[in-house]
Amino acid sequence: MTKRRILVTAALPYANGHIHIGHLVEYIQTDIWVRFQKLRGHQCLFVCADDTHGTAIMMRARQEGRSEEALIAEMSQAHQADFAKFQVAFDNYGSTNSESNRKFCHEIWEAQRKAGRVVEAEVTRPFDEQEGIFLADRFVKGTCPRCKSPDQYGDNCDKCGCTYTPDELIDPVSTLSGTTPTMKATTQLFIQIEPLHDFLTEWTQCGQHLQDEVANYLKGHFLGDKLRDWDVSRPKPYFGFEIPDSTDNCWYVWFDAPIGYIGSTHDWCQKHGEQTEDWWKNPDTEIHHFIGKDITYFHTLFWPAMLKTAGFTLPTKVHIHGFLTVDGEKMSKSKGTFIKASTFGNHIDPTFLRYYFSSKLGSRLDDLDLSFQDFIDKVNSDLVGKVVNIASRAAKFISGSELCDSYPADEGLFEQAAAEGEQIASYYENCDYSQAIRLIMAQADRANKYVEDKQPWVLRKDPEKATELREVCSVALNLFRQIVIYLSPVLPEIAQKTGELLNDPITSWEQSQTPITGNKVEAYQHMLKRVEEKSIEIMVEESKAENSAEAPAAGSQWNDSAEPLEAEPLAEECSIEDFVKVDLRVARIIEANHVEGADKLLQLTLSLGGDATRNVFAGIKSAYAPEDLIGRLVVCVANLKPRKMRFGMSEGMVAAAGAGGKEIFLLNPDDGAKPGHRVH
RNA sequence: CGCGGGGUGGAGCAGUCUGGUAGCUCGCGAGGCUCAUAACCUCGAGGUCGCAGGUUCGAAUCCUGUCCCCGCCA
Repeated sequence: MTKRRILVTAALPYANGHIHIGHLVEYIQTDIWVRFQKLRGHQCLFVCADDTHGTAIMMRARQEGRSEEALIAEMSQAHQADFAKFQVAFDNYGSTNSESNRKFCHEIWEAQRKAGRVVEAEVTRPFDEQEGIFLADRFVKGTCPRCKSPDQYGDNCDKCGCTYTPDELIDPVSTLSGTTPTMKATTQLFIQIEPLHDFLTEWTQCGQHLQDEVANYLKGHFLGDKLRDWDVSRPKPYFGFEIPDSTDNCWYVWFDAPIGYIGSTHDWCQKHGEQTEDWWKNPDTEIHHFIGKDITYFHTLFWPAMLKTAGFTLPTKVHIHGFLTVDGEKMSKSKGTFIKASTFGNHIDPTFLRYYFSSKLGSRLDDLDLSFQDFIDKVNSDLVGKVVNIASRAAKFISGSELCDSYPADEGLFEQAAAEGEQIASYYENCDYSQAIRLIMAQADRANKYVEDKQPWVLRKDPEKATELREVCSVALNLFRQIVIYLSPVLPEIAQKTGELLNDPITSWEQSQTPITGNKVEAYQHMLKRVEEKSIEIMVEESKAENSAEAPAAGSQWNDSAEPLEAEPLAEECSIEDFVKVDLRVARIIEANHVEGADKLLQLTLSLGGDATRNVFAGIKSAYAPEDLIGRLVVCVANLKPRKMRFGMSEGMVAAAGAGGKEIFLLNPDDGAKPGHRVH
């Protein structure tokens, strides 16, 4: 077999949210494919990165009063932790906000300019005067002009399905500030796609690069008409890369996001002494993108167009998958089926999700349904009851001893399964994982029947049959190992444990073709624990709770007024170093008194636990009575320089929100916080 | 409205291109085994393959019509 050089990407997760089980369909699908290719001995590089730019990130950072860089750094850590937990192993995980990415954005932009593909045009966009930014369609909400449904986004109505522009909305409102946007003219930069129309038709319709249904979709929806120019600039302020020859603008996030694939590859090359050109400007390198169907046109029209113009290698194949549904419905926050990867991983072994997805994934872009009952039945019976069970029932009769020195007669089982190897491999290659799993499970059934027929538990009782017992176990364990090799792209952890059990690490697909002999068998330990229905219930409940807690931060649906933020605009940006200078502590109010002669102040004695106390004068008399305060927990600034006041020394402040007067609200830590805990 | 996908025993699916009266996994019922995480093995019940026509010696499979579901429209 010739060794292929394969570059694989999964879509870049947006830094505005955590990884959830819907995302995992893609990362698990891709990771399996990559592990399969590596197992087959090909050179395969798997890169990804966080997608970090855009208005959403900018606004969230503002709301949270920190820099975009701090926000995206935190999200990148969280994303990578989630991926690691689900055994998704990237060779490099980068960021679109990197210098390598900027470099390739410049290069590709330069190429578009040179080719004469960039044009300017004036467009009128909704503008938020208060925030001072132009609004994307989804940041404008209002009443649908056709069916009058309230609270619809600026591009289309999800009630009646009609499309329109934001200025057609009745009573439009900026979701950022709550103010009414004005329409303002701006000059933006566009990349022309139409000159590549013929090329794109050929590239998409030739049957090599896309699934048939995707090719049909493009043909029917886009390629039948003139291709519109693509709007790739956004006026500042915008969190993104400044366009070098148009410095009032940044590139639209969707311009630099796919270029992140190249940036991340470059990062890897730098670390491993390789040339990026060998991966991206080399017809011998295969490039495979795995994406969801929601971003089809970016990857099948814009992206090939940009690459073509800039002289990069075009994707060999774009693999497009459908969405995840849960129990037949869209994931729902209120039903608790919008489950974050971290939440799932806290309750259920990620191996099970990898297996379940693979048992249902085909090569087409059908949606995939996670039915909890089906999930429990399938993973328990297939993985625990069938696969792992083979080792569990055979290993104990031989552990501590060795497998036979030559592989015994096994009624042709090993050979039959070995012969099926190429068929299984071809299913993996074509992303028909469900078919591969089908074949492999049939092998597991045969192996279990073999053990059943040979009755090692009976042989064990007769010392004269010791040799036969050893043979049966050698066969069973070899059949088990063969199955695990076939499953190892899906179940890397089980492969690892099997390697340890039999003292022979699984590193190559070829190992499935030859039985091992003479290896010492270690003591068998459970490789998987069955899934309990209870775990699912707890996980769903927890997801419900998480989502209802998060909802207020999401803002718009609660109709919170913009007034408080307007009344007191955000302070100047501060660094994390600045923030940690302020030592906020949980404290208990152990004494509260009126202050003789003061009309706003109360005197509080705060306990930080143990003997540590602070005497604090707080301007909260108008809202709180001293007797109501005693015993409650508050947050105080514990390292504030003491200040002498008319009534005595004040050694800190208590944190409170509100406009003043009756509207003063002390911060209250959730249950469980103890005096002395620092607030981070 | 348009485009795309789909409707097969209780559940999830394969089979449809290359027609020959239906298959897999789970669940269910009976029995067996007791090595194994109530795991494993055997047998069984259960489907007029959405509906109605048509082509054919013969259709889940091809054709026409029809009902329903889902997805997509920068």
